[in-house]
Amino acid sequence: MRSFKIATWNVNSLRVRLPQVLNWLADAQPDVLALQETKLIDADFPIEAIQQAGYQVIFSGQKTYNGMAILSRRPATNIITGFPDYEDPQRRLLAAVIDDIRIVNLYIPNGDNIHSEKYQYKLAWLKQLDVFLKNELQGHSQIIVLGDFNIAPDDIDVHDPKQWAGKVLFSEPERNAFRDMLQVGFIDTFRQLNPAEKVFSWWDYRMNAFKRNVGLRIDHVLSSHALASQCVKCYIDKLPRTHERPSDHAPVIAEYHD
DNA sequence: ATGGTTGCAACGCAA
Repeated sequence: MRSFKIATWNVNSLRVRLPQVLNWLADAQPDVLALQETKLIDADFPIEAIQQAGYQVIFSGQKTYNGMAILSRRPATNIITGFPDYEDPQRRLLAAVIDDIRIVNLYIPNGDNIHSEKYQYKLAWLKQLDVFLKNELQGHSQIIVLGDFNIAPDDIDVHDPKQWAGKVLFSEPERNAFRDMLQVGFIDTFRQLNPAEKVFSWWDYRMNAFKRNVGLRIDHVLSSHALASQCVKCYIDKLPRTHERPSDHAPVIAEYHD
């Protein structure tokens, strides 16, 4: 591997956002782009438009909700579309090997609110993820885990940590689960390279949240230790969030070099 | 304490 540029973007409907994704690919020229919330069944996936842009693509979709894709310059092998030992009707995981790097694309459940069934589902999902990632580390040394984690890890990742204390996306059990991921062998690439930067990857559509920069950093790129030392740059591209009809999330980009 | 915005798809559900 000489240099490698990878990004994650929750597009909140690939049907609506396809033109923006194609424009962004042309500008940013990543080697890999992991998408979440495509909201497309596989039969409706825009394979040709993506191939014409010079990318191969794998995807795992469902009707109306969720849905994952990985776009890449080079072919994807060893594809997994769900946890091996956990039946989940929701399409939230897509993993593959690209250029000898294990890429794990995640759309961790939102959780709604901490008193809800969906929050319990989120915590159960995070437990499965822990098992899965430990197992992945047995088989691969070079791993990138990226996507919409729906977890803000620390105070600095939240516009107003006092207001968000105990709330979903920032509750202790969720943040503990994130810390556990780091514990088992991953680095929060953005935070490693930008230790004091208070920037966000998601802003609610409501209440002019983006204009007021009322947001959270919930989209992440984690690197296994073998790769983390090769990551030279990690940043959030806010520009697409300023466009007409934007996704509520911004892309997060990481660049690796020998 | 509630509401606000978007996408899907058909009006409430999920985020």
